[in-house]
Amino acid sequence: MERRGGPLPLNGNESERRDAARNRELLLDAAAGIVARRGVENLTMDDVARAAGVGKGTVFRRFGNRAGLMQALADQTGRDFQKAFMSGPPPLGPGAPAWERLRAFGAASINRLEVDGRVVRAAGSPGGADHAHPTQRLVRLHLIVLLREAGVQGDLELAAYQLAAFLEAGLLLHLSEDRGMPRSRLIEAWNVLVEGMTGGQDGRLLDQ
Amino acid sequence: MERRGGPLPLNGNESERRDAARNRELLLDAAAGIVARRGVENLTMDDVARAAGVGKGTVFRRFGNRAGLMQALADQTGRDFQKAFMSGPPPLGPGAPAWERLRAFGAASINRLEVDGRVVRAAGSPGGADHAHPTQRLVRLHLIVLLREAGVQGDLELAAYQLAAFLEAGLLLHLSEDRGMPRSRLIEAWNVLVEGMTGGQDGRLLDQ
DNA sequence: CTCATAAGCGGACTGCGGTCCGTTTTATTC
DNA sequence: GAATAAAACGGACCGCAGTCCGCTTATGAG
Repeated sequence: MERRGGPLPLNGNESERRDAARNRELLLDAAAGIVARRGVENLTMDDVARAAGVGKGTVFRRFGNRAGLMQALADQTGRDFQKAFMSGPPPLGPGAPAWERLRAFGAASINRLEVDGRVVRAAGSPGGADHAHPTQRLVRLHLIVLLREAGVQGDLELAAYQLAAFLEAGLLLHLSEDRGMPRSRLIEAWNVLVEGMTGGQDGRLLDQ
Repeated sequence: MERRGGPLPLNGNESERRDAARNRELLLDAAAGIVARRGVENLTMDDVARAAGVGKGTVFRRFGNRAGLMQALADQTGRDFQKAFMSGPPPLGPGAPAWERLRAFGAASINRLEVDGRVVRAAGSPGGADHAHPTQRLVRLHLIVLLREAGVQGDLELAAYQLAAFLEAGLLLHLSEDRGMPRSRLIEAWNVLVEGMTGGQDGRLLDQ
């Protein structure tokens, strides 16, 4: 995992050479196309390179590894979701009471995985989700804020990890596909979990 | 993932040819040695085959894939743990109240991962833990029984999944190693989670 | 416009997981 | 103790992720 000189993070506003930008776009498009056409599990890095008309080294220079490419792919579609819970309309976005936003967040996450859960799962490092990735961090930070706002006391950071653990793509996919559980059941279980954490009936008892 | 004729499960009491048994032992020993000497991440299947003095095909016939070998390795040390919570002395084993056994189970799981967490993590299929594996199923079944005994109502199966999700090797290792959280903190967070699920103060309020 | 330099590029190459199939060993039956 | 069928064996082989390094191209200065 020694990085040498190349990019990868591209956090926001760094400049990028014209050809590099073009190639990233080409690669992302090519990858998205292959995923749509043949599924995540049948995507090879050589395929992506060939479909984009670039060399294999370029793919790895841009995305580091297969998981990195998947992350980039997942983050593209996930950007909308992030916006929705950061600044969109309630109950997912700000404006609704915290307990309700928590419920909405779970439901939205579960529904989202129906669409691109397989990509998100593939974005994990070998041996599970990549808990250190910025996206995951953002999710947990969001949960922490909501928990605090809901009046929850104690180790909010680990509480957020516990909540996020249930929303992990691999687990949700297993429950949904292998075990055949309907989304409604998963959402209900999420709500119960949140209620338990926020202290009884939705935490609203704390307001009395 | 098409199995052809070979073994793999060896669930309990099926007979096994002499040479097969001998080779399995050789392979497991060789693998354990390599793990001890060079770490899980530096174990290759060729190494194991060579160290055991058998062909590579034999390794795969026995264990299916790398994750399967890791599972077998993890299950060896995990057997003791299973016995401990199934039939050992309280509070981990039967004899103590359910809420106390739940606490003990979390603490024991967290402490166990200190020792062979990396092997357990490597035992997961690509893209996270192998939720379908018998060992995982046993853990969840155990949790369901304890939750029911603690008087918890509702979707116990998913509640067990939620609890187990926090004990997943990849997550615990991340918290412990990358984030530097002490085990005591993880255990405390587990206890809080359990208390929330069992309905307030350890669920003991339900007995009133 | 030209040049210098850094960034980017590409494809041959390596190592590992996993498969295939002809050969060998074990267990069973007579 | 053959003969036979089933199971196991082993290592050549394949495909893919990831690396390496000599070549190309964009960019900014003079």
